Amino acid sequence: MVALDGIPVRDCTYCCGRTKSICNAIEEKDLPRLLAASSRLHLPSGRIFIEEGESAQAFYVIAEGRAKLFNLFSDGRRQISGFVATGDFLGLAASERYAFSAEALGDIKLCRFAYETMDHLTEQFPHLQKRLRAEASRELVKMQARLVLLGRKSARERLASFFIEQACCSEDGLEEALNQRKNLSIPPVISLFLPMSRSDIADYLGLTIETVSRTLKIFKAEGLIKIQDVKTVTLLNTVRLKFISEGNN
Amino acid sequence: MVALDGIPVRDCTYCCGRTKSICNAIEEKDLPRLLAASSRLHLPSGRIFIEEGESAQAFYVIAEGRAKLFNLFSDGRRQISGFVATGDFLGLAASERYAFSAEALGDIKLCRFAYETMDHLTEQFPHLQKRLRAEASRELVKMQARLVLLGRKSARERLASFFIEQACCSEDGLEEALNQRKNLSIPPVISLFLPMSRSDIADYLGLTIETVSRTLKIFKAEGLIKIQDVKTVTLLNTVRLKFISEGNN
DNA sequence: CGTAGGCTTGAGTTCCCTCAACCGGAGTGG
DNA sequence: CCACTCCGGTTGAGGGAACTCAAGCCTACG
Repeated sequence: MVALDGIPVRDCTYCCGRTKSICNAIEEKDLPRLLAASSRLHLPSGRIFIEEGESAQAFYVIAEGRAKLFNLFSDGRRQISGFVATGDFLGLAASERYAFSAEALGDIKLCRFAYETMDHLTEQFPHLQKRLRAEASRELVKMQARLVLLGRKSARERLASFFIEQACCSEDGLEEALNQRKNLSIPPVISLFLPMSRSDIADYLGLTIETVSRTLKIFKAEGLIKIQDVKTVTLLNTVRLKFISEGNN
Repeated sequence: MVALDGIPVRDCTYCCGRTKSICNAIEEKDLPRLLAASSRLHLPSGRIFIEEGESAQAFYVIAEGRAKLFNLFSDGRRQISGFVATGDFLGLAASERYAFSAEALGDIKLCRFAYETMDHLTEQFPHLQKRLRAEASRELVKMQARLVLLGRKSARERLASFFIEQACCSEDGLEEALNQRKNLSIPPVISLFLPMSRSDIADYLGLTIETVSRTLKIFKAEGLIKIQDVKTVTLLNTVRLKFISEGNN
């Protein structure tokens, strides 16, 4: 696919961008063995590194950067099933074949674990298997929320949900604060960098680019957001957006 | 929740309705130990046995019968995230709390595994942990398809997808046959028993009952299905339905 | 300065939703 | 045994949210 790029194997950040990644499932002293079992990739923006239907051979951890996961129809319709960022795990949604395609959003660094070497590792480190299961469960919980969004939410609610989701990804603790209505601890405004295009957002939310554009305009007019530039949005009223996202408009 | 109903522990069918269930992850001789760690429930139709947001304490295996999984909005909107049948696994989509509610569709029998006893079991039977992960992966693949359905398919395509999905559940090998276009091996007509109401189908597909009803009428007029009675539908042209479900129409 | 690509805006359309009436089988009670 | 009600499902009329198509705008880039 792509040659290794020679990053030293000891560099843990290469598969452990965050706590949610898998390295915390094993002891510090065993890390080198885990890393030795993986290969590191450096991909340019736009590169498709997993193709739907392709025989599934490996997991990936995003070491740095972002990617989008999607499914394509023969007539061009597209559904983006998720955006992933540093530390996220990829390739659990596969039995024989990958259930989605994945494309780099900007340059990214990946850590690749072939299934078979992973199988050896999970035998040596039982915690790892458990960790993978936990990761899959997390993923399933997120999917559940996405079903509700696509099946039952209006365009307005979808966009609000999207902003809240993105904000929660970039601000640790925000999700909890919003859920508990502890408004005091919520930063009044949150600035988001959105590397994806309008078309990506639309395909993620099951809408068209025009509807996304128009809804953003409305949010702007209502003072809910400020559009710094086309890829940078500032949320001016997170609590209200959260409220809208839940259908309480 | 409900008293055990005294079924002998040796009765494997109680947690192993099918190959996809978890018993095949351990040796025959160890089964009694697995079963001893579980409790058996017998619930009446309509009983809600998992509630969204409730602290997650256990897995369930459907030993017999069917159930629906769903999420509720405060304003009454509902999204059904899945129907499960004998042998299916429940409760993986949970981190701290369940991400969905579950309700019996007709009388059902359940096998309940508390997380903590399950943790002991997975230590004794490493295969079990792997099996759980595989189950979660299967689930994720299905979810992926549901995202596409809810995000990008028309009402017509959704109903066709629904029929194909239900047919594949009740006819072993059908899915493969349809994917490979080996039409010879596909039974010409398939009769389906659908225990769920129109309202359930609508909430599963992100539609309204009226749209479901109207679309069925159209399918009938086109000779694609025959409606035996309100809960029994015969698919008259599975290949065509599969075609429609994929957007080629 | 010109072009291309992504984004926005406008006008018109459509698919599905909403609301309302109707239908028919199951259960109840006189 | 029939009348009544209830409830899930069907059918029809009308409306609206989001889509489609088309034009215009802005920024990036050669």
